[in-house]
Amino acid sequence: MERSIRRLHRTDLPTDTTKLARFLIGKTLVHDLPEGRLSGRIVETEAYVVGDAAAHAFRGQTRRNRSLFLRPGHAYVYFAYGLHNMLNVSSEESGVGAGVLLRALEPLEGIPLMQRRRAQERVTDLARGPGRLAQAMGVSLRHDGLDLCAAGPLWLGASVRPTGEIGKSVRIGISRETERLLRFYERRSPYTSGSRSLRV
DNA sequence: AGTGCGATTGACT
DNA sequence: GTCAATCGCACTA
Repeated sequence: MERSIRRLHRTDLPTDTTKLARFLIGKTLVHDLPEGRLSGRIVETEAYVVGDAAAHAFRGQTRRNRSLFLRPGHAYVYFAYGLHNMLNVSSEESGVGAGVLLRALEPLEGIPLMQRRRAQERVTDLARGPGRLAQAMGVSLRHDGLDLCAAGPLWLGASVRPTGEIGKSVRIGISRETERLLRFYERRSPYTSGSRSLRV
């Protein structure tokens, strides 16, 4: 039995990258598959803003990062370390490269399917971290460039319950622009990644 | 056409 | 705490 989750319209999205990263905390990511629905609450994000040396779009548009230059609400999927996919949401007007990395989800629907995909029982470990999130949700390079605000299998939904207090911190795993407070997370959520000091 | 490496993870000391 | 895995793609030539 699927929950009824309202799809987010593109006009619901804030036009600023950092605001979008904060806005997406508590919202829902949904992937409708023939086997059933996978969904989860977004509990951790990072903003990769215009002029940010840590951002993939920093050096301009290339074949790989072109999805970051689409209108807000498109998927940019990046494949790293030969193993992991990472899902971003494009965040600025067409032609401007910026995005929000989805780093962790609280699983809602399709948990048995996620457990099988991840070969992992613990619900708190299913989507804690960007690589795990993509694996649990069945997101891969095939989804690069998809419009998450259009009628499609992979989409963004509204909150299904009130969002807790939101914290911010430095971003994880980058070597440049390390001081910027562009990581957002739901405080006290057991589903976020990062060391304890980044979860306060 | 060849080279180097990454917005990570899981296994292991 | 360390470290290897493994692919697409940007970069250099």
